[in-house]
Formats: sequence, C-alpha cells, structure tokens
Amino acid sequence: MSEPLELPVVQPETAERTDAARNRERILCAARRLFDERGVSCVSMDDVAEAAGVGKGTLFRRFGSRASLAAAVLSERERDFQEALIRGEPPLGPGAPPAERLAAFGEAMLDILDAHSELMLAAETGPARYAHPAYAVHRLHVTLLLREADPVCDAELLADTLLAGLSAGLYIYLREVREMPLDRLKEGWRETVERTLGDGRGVSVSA
Amino acid sequence: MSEPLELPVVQPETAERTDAARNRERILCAARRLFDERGVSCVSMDDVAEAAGVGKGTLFRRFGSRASLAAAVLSERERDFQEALIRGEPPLGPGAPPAERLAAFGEAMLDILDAHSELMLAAETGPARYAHPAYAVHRLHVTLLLREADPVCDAELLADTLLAGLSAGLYIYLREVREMPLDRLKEGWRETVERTLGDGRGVSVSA
DNA sequence: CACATAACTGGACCGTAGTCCGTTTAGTAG
DNA sequence: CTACTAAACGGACTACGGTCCAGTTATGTG
Repeated sequence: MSEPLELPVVQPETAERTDAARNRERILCAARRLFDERGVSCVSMDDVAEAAGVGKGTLFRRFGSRASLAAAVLSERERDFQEALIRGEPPLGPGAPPAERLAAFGEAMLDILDAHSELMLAAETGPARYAHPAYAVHRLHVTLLLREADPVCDAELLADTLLAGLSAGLYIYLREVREMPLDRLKEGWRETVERTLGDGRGVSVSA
Repeated sequence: MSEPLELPVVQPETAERTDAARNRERILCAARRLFDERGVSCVSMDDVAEAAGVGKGTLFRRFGSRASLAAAVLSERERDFQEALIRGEPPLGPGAPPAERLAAFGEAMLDILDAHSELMLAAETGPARYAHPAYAVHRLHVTLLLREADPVCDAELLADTLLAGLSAGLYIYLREVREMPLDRLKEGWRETVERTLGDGRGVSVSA
C-alpha cells in the first residue's frame, strides 16, 4: 500500500522535434486505419509508410519493428488498462482480495484479447512479448498479487507461467482452432487462479 | 490401461520415390550439421539447401517451412520422448499416480528444452507450435493425466494452459533474461502441478 | 540574421522465407 | 529397350522486414 508501484513508463529524455512528432502521429493514424480496414496481417510496413506519406526509414526510426508498431497502436488501451489496475475500482483495482483481483485481471486480459487478438499477436512476435514494457507491468502486477496471497510461493516464476496462459498465440488457437467460447476461457482462468492460490478447498474458510 | 492411445503418427500414403528419400536424408543431415556448427539462428534455408546439394524448391517441397524443418530435425528426440511417455518406466511412463507423472513430464520437457532450446524455438515460430503433431501428443497426454486425477476439471483447456508454461520462448526468456537456473524452473513446475491437482492441502487424502 | 549541429528524412539496398513453373527423372507398362 | 507419366527438381522470382547513409531541416546560439 501507499506508493503502489513505480511504473516503468518510458519518458523520452529529449523532447521530440516538431516534424518528428508530426510524422509519428501520421504513422500511427495510418497504421490504425489500415489495420482496421484490411486486418493486421494484410498490412505491410511499406503499406504503412506509403499511407502515412513518409519513407520507410522514418517508419523504422520511430518504431523499431513491426511488433513495436503494433504495440504502439495498442498503447491507449494498454494505458487505460494499467490505470484500471492501479487506481480503478475493485475487483480489478485495489481493495479486493488478491485472488479476486487476479481473477479479474485475467478476465480483463481475455476481453482485451477478444477485441484485439490480431494486433496483440503482431505485437508479440518473436521475443517481443517479454521485451515490451507492458509485459513488465503485467508481470509485476501478478507477482505482487501472488506474493500478497501466498508469501511462500515462487511468485516471480509463477507470474510468468500464469501470463503464458494469456498469450495472444494461445488465445487465437483456443478460440479459432479448438473453438472454445470466450466464457469457457474465462471460467478456465478462474479455475486456474483458484487452484493456484488455494481457494480454500478443504482448508476451512470460516475465518 | 489396454490400448493406451492411438498416436497420430504420420504415415505417408504413397511410398516416397528413391531420389526424394535420398534428398530428404541429405537435407536432414545437412541441417543437423549446420544447426550444430553455427547455431540455429545463423543458418538460412538457402544455406541448408546449398549444403545439402539440392535446390531451394526441393527443400520447401519436403519440409514446408523453416519451423517444420526444425521440427523434423528434432523428431528423433521427440520419438524417444513419446516412447518413454507411453511405454517407459514410471514416473514418466504408466504406473505412477497422475500427479507424479505430470510432474515428471514437465521436468523431462524442461530437460529437452535445456538441450535444444534454439531448435525448439525455431520449431514453434508463429502458429507452428499448435499445428505440430508433437504438440497434439503432449496435449493429449496432459489432458488424460488431468482428467484421471480430477475428473471434474476442464482438462482440455487446462492442458493447453499448462503447456504454455513449457514453451521455448518462455523458457529462453526465463533462463537468459531473468537468469533463473533450470532447477528453479523444475521446482516451479512441480509447485504448479501440486497446486493444480491439489496436493492434498486440506482435502483429506485418506480415501 | 547567419551559423553550427544534432536530429530527422527517404529511398536504395540487403538477406530471408516462401512460391512458381519449365525441365528432368524415377518407375512402369508394353 | 522404348515410351509414357506422375513425381520430383532447382533456381529465378516475389514480398517483406529491417538497415544504411547521404542529403535535409529544425532549433539553439552569437
């Protein structure tokens, strides 16, 4: 409690030049539009550069990779989500017991995946997922909840393991290949959380 | 018990022409050697084709993609592993209680990852992991163990979730970026299995 | 305003995975 | 042995992600 966590928000040390800022906006805008129109996988980086009216070099200077561009397009959602985790209403935000917060976290992630799976898949290509600051935030959040609920567990490791179950690749496979409905995935997540944090099965909950 | 499972072994419906078989061997041999010499990520498909003395078209005709070639190179290990799962000694093979078999399964997978992480990463690029027959075998194995240990759980979903924690991408991240030793990952897996299958905490095991 | 300089720009360029298709060859039937 | 055909072959080709660098421009300073 108190100072919840220092978020690893990326603060540019040097202010951006005005033309650079303008191009960043153009690129993000064009990317959002194209991804929306054609589907993420049918949009190449050249397409984005051309639609934004900038050179390819500029595009890659701003957003080092395709995965990173996808992540940038997602960043607003992610900002809202992080806000809800840290300062929002329970059970997602502070106030609820850790097991409930963890359950709510997963369900919220699944909703985001449901809405943006293609984009999130593009954002976690290769090692990109673990390198992204958003992942670090999620990991820290889950780690703290686990540690709070059960101080003796290996929370650091368990957090990464649990988050693996919320990857976009797995989500798309479960939904599209295995044809599981969203509700089943949410129920499964709740089950996993209960089992992981000990839902009191057997252990008297009368306290 | 009795007929354990029908394994989805890929049986070519038409016999391979002798030149085709020869080229397959050449390719596998060259790939194994190059991967070993330079590291998987420093070997291109052109390199493999040239070293094998075949054209690129032939290479892709035999092994539809890079991921698939990597999987083929791994196939012997995988065959031995599957053999051990189905007919080997307990606790990996039949005979031990499901929770112990599941723990042993994960530890064995972690050993394989330890030995072949680069190759396995290459084999699970993109959606390849879930499409590969080996994944189907692992999934079925874990599903059956879960169902046996706890008939009321959603074993199908839980199996995929647990296997997500054994992906090559996560493994490499945990080992190389987070610098966790192999033993810690094994211990974490055991912990996860215990929590998932109820290690008897509270619930009387006297039955 | 003139200058210096650091940041930005665009597009030519590179290596790679994967495709296409005209040519060659293994296997078979007569 | 010859002829035929389906399969296999190989390398030119494409599309894409990502890099490089010579030229341009925004911005602070005298």
